[in-house]
Amino acid sequence: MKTRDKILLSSLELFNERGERNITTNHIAAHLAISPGNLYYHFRNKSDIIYEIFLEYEKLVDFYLDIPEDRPITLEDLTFYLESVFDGLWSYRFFHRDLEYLLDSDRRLRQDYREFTNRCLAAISRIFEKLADAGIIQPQPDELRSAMSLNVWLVITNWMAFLKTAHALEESTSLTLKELKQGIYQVLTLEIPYLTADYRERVMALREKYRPSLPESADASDGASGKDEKLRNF
Amino acid sequence: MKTRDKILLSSLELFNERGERNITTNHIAAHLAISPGNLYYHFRNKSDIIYEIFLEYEKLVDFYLDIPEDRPITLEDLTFYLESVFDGLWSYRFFHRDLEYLLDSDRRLRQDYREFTNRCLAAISRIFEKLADAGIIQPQPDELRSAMSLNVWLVITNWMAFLKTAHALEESTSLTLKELKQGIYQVLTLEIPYLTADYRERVMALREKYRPSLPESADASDGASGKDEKLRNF
DNA sequence: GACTCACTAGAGTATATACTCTAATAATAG
DNA sequence: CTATTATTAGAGTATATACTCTAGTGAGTC
Repeated sequence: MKTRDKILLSSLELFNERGERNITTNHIAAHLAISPGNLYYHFRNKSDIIYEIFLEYEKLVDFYLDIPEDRPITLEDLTFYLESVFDGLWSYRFFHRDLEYLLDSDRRLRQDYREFTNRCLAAISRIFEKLADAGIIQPQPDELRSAMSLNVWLVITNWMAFLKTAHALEESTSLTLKELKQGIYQVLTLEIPYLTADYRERVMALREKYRPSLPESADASDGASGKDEKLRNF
Repeated sequence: MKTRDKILLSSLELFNERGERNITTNHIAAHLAISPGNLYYHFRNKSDIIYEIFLEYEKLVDFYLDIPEDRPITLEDLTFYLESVFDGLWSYRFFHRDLEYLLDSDRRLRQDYREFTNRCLAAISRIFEKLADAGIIQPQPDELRSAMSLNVWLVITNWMAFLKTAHALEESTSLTLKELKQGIYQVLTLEIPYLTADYRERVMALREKYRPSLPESADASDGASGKDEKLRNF
């Protein structure tokens, strides 16, 4: 593997594990057992490394969120989108952690990320539209769909920070992909009221698969029986 | 004013404006025209300053989110809670920006913040309960209410980051409290499907007050007529 | 007037950080 | 084989950062 690619790979790994703020270019070089000079031969600066990693991330998510326009959407599609988005979030998890700082220090990144967000929002909105076309959720007026899509985005992008800052995670305990994917439970919670009668059961069952195992909120006290109870009000 | 308090005030101000990561203890001292030594006489280190600021923040939010248990809740109460929470978020906005790093570097803060989050989640959940008692929203099973409360929290705490990273905000343009409060629109969006017939109109009118003025998502194209249209599907 | 004590100045320091420079070595093209 | 180019090592550097240390000052107290 090319040194350049090794640098990108190691950087991503170290950033994810210890946070971009805690990883210097010297750390990266040391981790690869190459010299700082070598690293700076391949990249002008640290920002450049981060920018390239972002491009990979962007490419991945854009690939996942390519909505087929020639056929209706299925529940399997929805599952795929959700799983994929959280996979992506996991693989590049350092990125959202220091997002604001990163965007402040790199103009290109700032601009690109803005467009990226808009594409994601548009994709989410399109998914809602197609879910309605497929009779999985009720159709929503444009304005509501936009606001809903934005809420989905906010929940998705903040779920990891919530886990890391508020959840059981004592020192030493580190986040797992499985825990991260419980975010899908939260996203599906947003959709519950809009489900059609035809699909309600199936989506609720899907959601159940991602239910967090640990109690996660101060007043979630039962946790055992809920499975039949939770449909009560629909 | 005591030097100690001036340090806290200036720190908060500088952190909010330029980000904790970009502000050193020397910056703070220089801004106050005092010596670094003086600053370190009053605080052991930078973490201590941040911790004290957090304690103020915590106190403020705890004060705002004190739910009265001796009377039913009103729509005015709800408005107050929402406005207050966003006011608090605004006044201590640096905090959520570098949250993960801050918690990683200070054990006390980590622990305290976890409890703080849980109190907030419990308060949100309690508000939902009382909204149902008051006939403003339909009652929800515990499990759904918890998940909903968590989504509300995720939307609230991520809204600012969204504005800063994805919104119009070019360089130079800086965030305003007014824009921040448009997050209330997003929070109320979450509650729409649960509103009772009695209150739907009133809550929708309230929500309308916080509607963002700018188009905020890729597919929100109309923006002019929506006011009558948006109730179509309810 | 001696003493205490909260408070302050300002120089200084150890370390980290991002990055540069020079020189050397491998790889490749003609 | 030679010339060029790509790659690497490793020492070095300017600056920043968080923090320490010493030497006070000034207001009150007995």
